[in-house]
Amino acid sequence: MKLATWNVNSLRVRLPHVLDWLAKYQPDVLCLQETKLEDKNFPIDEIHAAGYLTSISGQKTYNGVAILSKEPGKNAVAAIPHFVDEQKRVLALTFGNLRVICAYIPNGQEVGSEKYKYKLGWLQAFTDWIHDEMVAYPDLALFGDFNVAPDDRDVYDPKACEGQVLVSVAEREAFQKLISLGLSDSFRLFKQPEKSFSWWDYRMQAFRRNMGLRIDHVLLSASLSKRCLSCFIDKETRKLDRPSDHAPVIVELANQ
DNA sequence: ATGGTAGAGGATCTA
Repeated sequence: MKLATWNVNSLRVRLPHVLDWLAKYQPDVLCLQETKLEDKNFPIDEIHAAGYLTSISGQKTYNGVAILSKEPGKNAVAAIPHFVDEQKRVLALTFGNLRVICAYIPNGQEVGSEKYKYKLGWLQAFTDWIHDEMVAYPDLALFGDFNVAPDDRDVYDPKACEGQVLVSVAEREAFQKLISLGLSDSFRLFKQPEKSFSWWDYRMQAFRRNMGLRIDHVLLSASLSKRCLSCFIDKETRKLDRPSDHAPVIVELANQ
């Protein structure tokens, strides 16, 4: 079973890339972030034609998440319970015993800003929710743009980025609290190339210079970690015309 | 000193 996550930074712009990518990789599940579309504008027909069902939680201009899947999911949840948030950032869906969660964690903009405080509060509420989800669903896979580079290995220049947003101690601690629920960073279950990143700024020719961060992750519960066969970042997508600034991350799970 | 690019929407805001 193949599952993936991709921050597409506007599905309207990126739909051709997404359709090509689905045709090439044929994942069972693809989690999308930053669709930036109201649900009524979601390109359901085009995605159906590609052989995928859609589950969506969108809004205009910012945010928006979706799960594309070959099989129908159930038990959809599109908000963190007991947490007031106008921003559409989460979507959970169950396939058989597998609980899939698609998340777009806040960026935080700048350390100490209001958006940064929102990010840390959001992560606390999110972690509490994931705890409960893991109790209900032992086979849980969490996909998304976490907007946190967990380790200095995940940063193109750790010294230059030290203390900055996406890298700061508080953000990394929040990420580790999430991991401490019993999740594994699937990418680090395997030997990986040095300087592997999932996001490169559009500015300063960052991709050409590999000035990136690894902020898109697939986190797996213990039962799924045992079944995980591979995890890789498809940075080829970043070389396309009008690319997303993020690359997809793909995991393969052995069948039970 | 605070660039630079992309997307949305139609001036800035977000990333």
